[in-house]
Amino acid sequence: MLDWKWVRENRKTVEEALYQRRTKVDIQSIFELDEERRMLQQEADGLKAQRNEASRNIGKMKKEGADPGPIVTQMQKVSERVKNIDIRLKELEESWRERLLWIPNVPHSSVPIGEGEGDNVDVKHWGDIPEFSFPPRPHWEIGEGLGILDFERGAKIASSRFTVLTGQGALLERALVSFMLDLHTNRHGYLEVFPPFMVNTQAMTGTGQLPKFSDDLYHCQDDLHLIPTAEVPVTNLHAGEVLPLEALPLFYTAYSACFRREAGSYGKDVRGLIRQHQFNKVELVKFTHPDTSYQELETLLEDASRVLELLELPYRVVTLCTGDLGFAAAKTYDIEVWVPSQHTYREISSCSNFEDFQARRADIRFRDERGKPRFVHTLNGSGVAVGRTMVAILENYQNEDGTVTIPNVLRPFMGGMDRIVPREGVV
RNA sequence: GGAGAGGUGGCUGAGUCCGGUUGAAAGCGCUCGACUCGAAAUCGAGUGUGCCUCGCGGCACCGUGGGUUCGAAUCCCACCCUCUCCGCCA
Repeated sequence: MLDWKWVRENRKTVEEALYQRRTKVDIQSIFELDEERRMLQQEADGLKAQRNEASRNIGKMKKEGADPGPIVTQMQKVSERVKNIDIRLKELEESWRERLLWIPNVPHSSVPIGEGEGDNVDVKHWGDIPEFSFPPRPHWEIGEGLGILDFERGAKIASSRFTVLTGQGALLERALVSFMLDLHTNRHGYLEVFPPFMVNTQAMTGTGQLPKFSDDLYHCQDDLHLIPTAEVPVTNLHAGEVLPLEALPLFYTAYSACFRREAGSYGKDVRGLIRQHQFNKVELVKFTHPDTSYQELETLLEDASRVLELLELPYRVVTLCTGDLGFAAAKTYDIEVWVPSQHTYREISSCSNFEDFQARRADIRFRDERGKPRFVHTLNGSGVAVGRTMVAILENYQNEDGTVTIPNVLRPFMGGMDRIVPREGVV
């Protein structure tokens, strides 16, 4: 959510930002609602002031034994009026606020202007793209050959885009989660959190998934929704709080399963693990002072990148352009890992600075140097997507005989084994 | 699921029966000042948030939402949450 007072004074900037994002929002109607809202509030406040004064007098008169009858009758009318205005005011305020929730964040000045994915800007390449002496196979073939990925049964017991991991596949998944969490807690200074995998509507609104992206979520009963990322529960950890200045910056890391309906991506990535309704992810979340959030974005990116460097997986980093930027983000770096079978890089992490956009929605503040509450800046990034890391490992570490070498750093998490070989007696 | 207790400012905690100048006592904490070589103690002043307004100032907020009333932290209704006990359960 944007600071409405700021929007009022910087309407041009906001409209320009919306244009660059290729987003349409009816700003005019929000301004009209705001105009009426303020007018009515002034009227109501005036009447209430009058009523408060009269009520004080009535109290006094009663104490002195005078008859307040006439004033009471008069105030009955005023109260009636106030009641009606308040009802209208509440409606106005609600629809005004509701519409405000549909305005995306304003991109940071360093964000490149562009239409979409094609205009994202490369900022870094790391690692050498592996060369194979044989045609590299896609991960689903490798995984099925090894008996560690079972797509058919995933579809049978749930639906398409669900996969069962078995044996060393399940172990590798678990090893990746442990490896990532250990790295971020022990070496990068994040506090580990194990959050609920369902949250309420308020939390979903706080980070920006609702109201706009309702179709992308799985909704459960009792006002609960399955989280699409641990960003949601972890960022909302401090919703409605005022943090002491010394507490900042706060770094959290969390493993969670993530659930996404993938509505509107029907033809995309239908095979394999790339696009699943349920996947695992280790998330990084930061709460920072507004003055340092862009420095923190850089280190967040480094912390996420380190996962791939230690796994020795080639990657590149791109800055998302205005047309590709997510709704709540002011600036985003995507980390993309090399996928040999597709001969391209695929997103494995997204690191964003939301500035105070989420903090306003979720009401997360800190007490500044002068003791005044101000909104924090929130950031988050995948550190990293586990399912896609599995894809990258299976493909980049594949051998001609169909086995997969286990990256060095993962071996301690896998009982010292160095290779995934076909399981005996696969059923 | 059943029974009971409770939700007040940064914290502790009064006020709620018998509605009135109580945004809210008192204490603690915090800030500034005085005293002091300095500190402690002591004394003095200050110390919630949001909205509207150029400003003066006004309005709102005592778990949430309604209601009664000229007026509600205080009365009525519904809901939420926390704690204790019982039942059930991984």
